[in-house]
Amino acid sequence: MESRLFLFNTLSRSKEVFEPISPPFVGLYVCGPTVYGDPHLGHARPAVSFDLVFRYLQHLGYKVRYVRNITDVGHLEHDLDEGEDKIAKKARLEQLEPMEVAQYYADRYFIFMDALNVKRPSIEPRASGHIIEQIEFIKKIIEAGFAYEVNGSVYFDIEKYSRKFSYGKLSGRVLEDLMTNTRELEGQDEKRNPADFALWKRAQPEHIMRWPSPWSDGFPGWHIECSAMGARYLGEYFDIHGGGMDLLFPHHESEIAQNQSALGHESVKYWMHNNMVTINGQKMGKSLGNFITLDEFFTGSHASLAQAYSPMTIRFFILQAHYRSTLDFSNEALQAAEKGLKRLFAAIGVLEKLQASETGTGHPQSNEIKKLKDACYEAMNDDFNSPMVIASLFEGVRIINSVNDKKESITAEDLETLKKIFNTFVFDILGLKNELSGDNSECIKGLMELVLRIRQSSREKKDWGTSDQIRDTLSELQITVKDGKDGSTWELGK
RNA sequence: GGUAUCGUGGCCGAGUGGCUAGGCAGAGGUCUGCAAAACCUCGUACAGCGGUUCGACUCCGCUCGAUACCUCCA
Repeated sequence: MESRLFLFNTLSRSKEVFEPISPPFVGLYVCGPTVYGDPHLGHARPAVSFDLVFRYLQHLGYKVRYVRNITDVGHLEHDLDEGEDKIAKKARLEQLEPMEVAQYYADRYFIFMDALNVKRPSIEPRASGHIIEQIEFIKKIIEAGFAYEVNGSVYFDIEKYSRKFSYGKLSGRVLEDLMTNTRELEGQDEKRNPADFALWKRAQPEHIMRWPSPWSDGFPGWHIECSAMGARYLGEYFDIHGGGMDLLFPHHESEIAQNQSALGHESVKYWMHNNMVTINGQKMGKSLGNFITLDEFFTGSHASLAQAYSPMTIRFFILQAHYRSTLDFSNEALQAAEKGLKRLFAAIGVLEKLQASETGTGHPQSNEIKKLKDACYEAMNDDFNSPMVIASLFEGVRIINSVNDKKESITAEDLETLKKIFNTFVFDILGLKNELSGDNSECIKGLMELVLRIRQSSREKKDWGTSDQIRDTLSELQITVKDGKDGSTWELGK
């Protein structure tokens, strides 16, 4: 590909040409889940969005090391709740070891991400496994003079940092506003400034997740894990850091400050943020309690779901919107995605059997097919515009069906191009797969051939009763029969 | 209050200073024993008000509205 990849850098709020720091290698870090609950649709969005990035970069020939962390410590429930973190709280409620909770939900996360055909990242480090790295990182920040210790806890000194650097450059925040607008919370008296954030928190006696450190037995602050693990696995300077838009502030802003302080420079070249999934126009999130888990989507077991939606429907639904737009959930929208996806795969089934005709008879779509390929690449190169890719693919669907209906013809060369486009973009890049083709054994194929031959002979005798009975019975078995000009075909699914 | 994003036809959702997004739903037609599928045609959508321009849905300003972040959240 001679055309260049552009991506939207949150830092500059503009599309920039993607130029890796040391090609062909690319370092990609994405904030993963905090494993204290079942994954919901909101978790699927960044996973799928950055899976698309991962897949496309690989397609372009880059050697990508993709790191996505698992947060299993350190998220404070509130600053004022005496340092009980999310994992620990859940553990006490369920009478489980904190690590048992983390393990359970991490496993659940992997299961659902696998179902969504999200590729496993190269490395999935856990915060709890990198306490030493985090302590070392904090030490460097203290040595640089941008953190202070109070009663065994360590805080980042924003006021001091701001004298030399800009805290707020990523999120467009102004320090004075932060100072005045930060809510007054109890239990913050240790901080010199309300905007300061914790790097290390001393654990209260009842707190069960704790590790020794030079300052106290305690646990790391929320933002430090990404700084430490990013540097550990991708180096002090790497290409892309991604995550949800809700992490922009304070999480990523603080991460920049930590790295600048400890390393003397920033670590990330391109910041990418996916937008939120909304439900009734509102963000779907843990705190609002309006989330629908992926398990509920796959089984249809949620009051606001009209039916179950398959993993690929969810994936397709996500990919039909650009990653930087909000995506509004509704049954109508999901059903539309389901039908569209089915149409796409039906066409792919047809494409495999499509015959090329002799050249020379005028193939009006020949030029169109080349344009289609270019359009797909242009869309991906323009900040991973998957909806545009999908729109182009549906142009291809139209061509495939028209050729199948003998309304258009296609040369062998164009047919190859078309197959290549679909294989590359549908399967490799968009990461979709046909959920209905799993049961396509030789045995079934043979049986279906037999059944359809019997039905054909009854049709020839105009024995519509028998012919319709066969079709209806097959339909009950989730097999659809389509009568075409050159005989009948069948496919799984209604 | 501050910061940012956005407001597109029945629904979802792209995009652009003048030329078709696409999907789903709907209407009509072709095909067909019926059905399904497929194909063709169609609806003159860009929050409102000004401004720039030969021309704006697209640029600028204002108004209204929505959302996100400012506290844990993907």
